[in-house]
Amino acid sequence: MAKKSQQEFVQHITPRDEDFSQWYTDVVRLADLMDYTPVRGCMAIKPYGYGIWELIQKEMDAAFKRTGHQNVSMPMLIPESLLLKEADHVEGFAPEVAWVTQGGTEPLTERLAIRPTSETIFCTMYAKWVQSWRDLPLLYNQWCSVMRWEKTTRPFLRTSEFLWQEGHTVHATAEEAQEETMRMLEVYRDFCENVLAVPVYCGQKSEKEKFAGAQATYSVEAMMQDGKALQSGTSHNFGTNFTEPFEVKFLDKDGAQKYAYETSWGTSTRFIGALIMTHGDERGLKLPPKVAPVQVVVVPVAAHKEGVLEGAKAVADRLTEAGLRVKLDDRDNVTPGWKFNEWELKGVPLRLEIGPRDLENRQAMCVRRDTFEKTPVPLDEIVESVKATLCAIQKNLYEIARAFRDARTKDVFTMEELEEQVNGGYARAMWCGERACEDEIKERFGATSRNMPFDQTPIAETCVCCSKPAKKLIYFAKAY
RNA sequence: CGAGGUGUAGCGCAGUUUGGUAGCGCGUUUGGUUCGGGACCAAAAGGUCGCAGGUUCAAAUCCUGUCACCUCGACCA
Repeated sequence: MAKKSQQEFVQHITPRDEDFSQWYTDVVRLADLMDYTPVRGCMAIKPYGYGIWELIQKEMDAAFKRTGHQNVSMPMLIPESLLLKEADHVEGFAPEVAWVTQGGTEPLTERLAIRPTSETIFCTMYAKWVQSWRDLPLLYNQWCSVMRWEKTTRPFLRTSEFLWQEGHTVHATAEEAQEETMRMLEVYRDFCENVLAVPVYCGQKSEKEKFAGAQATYSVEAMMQDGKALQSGTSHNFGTNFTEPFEVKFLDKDGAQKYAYETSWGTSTRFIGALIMTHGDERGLKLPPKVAPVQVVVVPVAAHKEGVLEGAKAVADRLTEAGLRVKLDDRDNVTPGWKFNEWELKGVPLRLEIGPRDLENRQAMCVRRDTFEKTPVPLDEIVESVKATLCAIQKNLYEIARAFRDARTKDVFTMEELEEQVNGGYARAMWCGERACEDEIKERFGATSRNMPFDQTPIAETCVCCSKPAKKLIYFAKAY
């Protein structure tokens, strides 16, 4: 009745199936993750969005520490001469570098790049820090922001400035560098699947798609709900591509001067975009419990009635003491129904409703964000029950995403099949290894090669594009 | 950067064709009644119409430029 007319004016999310891009933008804004700023292409990340990033940082940083890495901080500004030292690197990044040309009122004699990535400055420092084989390896990472002058931007997916982490390591041997490259790719895979609940395809990038200046690039590729690929993390083996021009040399055990072998690997706030587009639904965000700033929201019902607010608070306190991230929504200016919708929009995995009837029965109504399943839970068992349910949600989100991705990945053997498949998913195909075929597929279907899986069991004998003998099994998809 | 679209109160919009000094709903504030899926009544506050020029007695409205956002391409994480 009156309620209905009320609803018409409530801000609504564009249906996901109708316009996926608009849906994404709506969710990002309505869930209060970020806001636009007066600075072109640069967003303000609001507390709820930054809260997700902090959890991502915490989990990933722990994984870096476990694998022997340490954090450092490098300058944000890089002298132009350093950027010019590695030819492919300059060529790749030059179009999107922002420059500082003046200090105070004085023009600079050499302009300074605002870092688009920090290989050059790391190598410059490594040249000073590495003398002997005993100094190696150096396993450093930094959490910072970088700037790339993007022409078109989208919140979290492509912004001019973005927060990320970049690991840079140097090693005594090519083998160690390769091991490191693969180790960090595995860290990313594990993180995506077990923390973000985002299934990924791991593999090696083609020559065309590899990082500017790298010898080999590996990536983890996720699939969004519109079937497009999102490159979510990259791990590069540089060999001595940078250490030679930057003269990162060491005296080895055998008395010979050698160039160190280098790697780098990075992931960014793009992960937040991946979360939204992997798990979100028509009601908004759906966060995996491991990265949810609020894992459980406790909503008192009829909070003015005797004992309700106290009862709800007691439950919230117990859950907090048990180490969970809990929010007691004790606002008195919105109704419970309003709160339900708002916290669903914000993707909180679990909601506990506590009203007079619940307190009478010594229970709470437990509602899952992923299934909307509503179960009464005895207050005596609430901590164990909530913990178990959060685990179940984490698992369920991964399984749903995994099933979706698998259903949208198909082996293709002809260009017709490839065209159809990249319209809403990944095409797994054989490829001759030639750049020309990648170019043709890009040109005709707008799809790019994503990566080449490590399991190279062939599915056909000839290239999907040119029919020459196939050399590689590779994924194609349209990408963000 | 190419093609298209949109900028009017915190949010969603009307008004622009045919210039006349800005309106609706939600939200906000205050008081009261409510409270198990987006409550109701009453009163109030809130806008240099994206920005900069121009035309005009008069511009949200017409002209020029510019900026931001959205969609589709090209490019990248």
